[in-house]
Amino acid sequence: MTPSSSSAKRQHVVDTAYALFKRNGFHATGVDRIIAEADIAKMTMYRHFPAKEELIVAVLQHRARRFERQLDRLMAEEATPRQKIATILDWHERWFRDSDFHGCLFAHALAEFGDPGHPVFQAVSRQKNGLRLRMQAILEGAMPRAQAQDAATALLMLIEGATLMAQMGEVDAAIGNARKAAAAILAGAGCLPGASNLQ
Amino acid sequence: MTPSSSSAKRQHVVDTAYALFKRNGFHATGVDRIIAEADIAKMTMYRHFPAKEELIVAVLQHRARRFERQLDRLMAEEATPRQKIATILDWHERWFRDSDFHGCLFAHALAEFGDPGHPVFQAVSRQKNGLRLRMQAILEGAMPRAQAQDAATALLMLIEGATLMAQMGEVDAAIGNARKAAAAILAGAGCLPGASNLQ
DNA sequence: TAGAAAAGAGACAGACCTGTCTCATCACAC
DNA sequence: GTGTGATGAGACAGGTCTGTCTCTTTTCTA
Repeated sequence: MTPSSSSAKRQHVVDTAYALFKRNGFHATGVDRIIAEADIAKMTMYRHFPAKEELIVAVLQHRARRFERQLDRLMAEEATPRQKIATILDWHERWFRDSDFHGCLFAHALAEFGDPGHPVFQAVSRQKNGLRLRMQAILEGAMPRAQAQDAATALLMLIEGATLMAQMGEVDAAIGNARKAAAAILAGAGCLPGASNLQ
Repeated sequence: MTPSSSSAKRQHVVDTAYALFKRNGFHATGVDRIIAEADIAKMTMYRHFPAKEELIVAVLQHRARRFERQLDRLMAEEATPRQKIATILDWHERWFRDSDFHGCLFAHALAEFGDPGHPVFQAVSRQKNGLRLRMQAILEGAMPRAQAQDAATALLMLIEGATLMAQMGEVDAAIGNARKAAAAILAGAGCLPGASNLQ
């Protein structure tokens, strides 16, 4: 029988795999390495995840949910669209400055699983779309729908690019200019007074 | 003896490896697959590239040089900073719409070789910095140095994010909003009249 | 406390990985 | 034509990969 999908062991495997994947990549991280680091038997892993690919998807889903929960909590404390977008950028700055920051695991997954039909690709797609739609919903509180959609797309691209630059060691330039550019984009959208406070 | 580094065979290996790396990733592409696809002997490859890692670096360098040459040629035909930036965005749109587009090989390399000391990481860093410095030099023809630097960083992040979105299937939204956001960023820098023509 | 579910331990299979080696063959320059 | 460097073909080593299997032990619950 498949163990319960909320088992503590299962979560331990996911956490261990996450740490290894983000540091060394997906293909470069072998199952043997994961079970050694997690200090579990190989069969325990394979009973929870019949294939490595399913473990990868589970890791991505877990990180996506965690991210969503964190933003949900932070967003609840902010009143205006401007503050909410600023808070999202703040979250990213804290992430970039984390000593264990290694870039975006979702972007990395896209690099290694480039087939649009692959479950990993789709998990990445869902996460990125989730953030885009979250920002779009926020911005709809300050501008028409069409403009909110465009601005959210631009902000997402900016954030993804900033994450890449941060991984290349340019954290200060990345986050600083992301804030500045976000302000310019929102000012360009024309409907968000006070947007320059993002900087 | 090591064969001449400008051999036709060597270039054939680089081209074949490029096609495989971009479709399947670096770790997932085995040496056996490369030599089979290139239809050469394994020793031929290993005489030109003593290790797979050196082949990867050679592929990245070749693509970076090719990119630089293309932009050099295109830039020579444009007069104003605004036109030059627009041409860089046009180049990216054509790339995104290529039927064999699979995202940015350099970003993918960063995903698989995340150690900043690794030669692959450094090759990626050089390429991204090259594009950023190119845009900075262009913008210095229209604004003060400090602003050009910031705007170039913002444009680079935007382009990287757009490349990611394009890989996720959203080519139209990516390039359209990248142009719009680039115009807003340049307008925000305040020194590039007519920047809205980017759209 | 008895029974069921979960986990541990480790051998094993079969494929694939990078990289080495040998020896035959080819092409081209002098 | 002869010699030299480049290439071809393929066996080979030694390691790693994912995934399977069996048997034992633990853990939890009813």
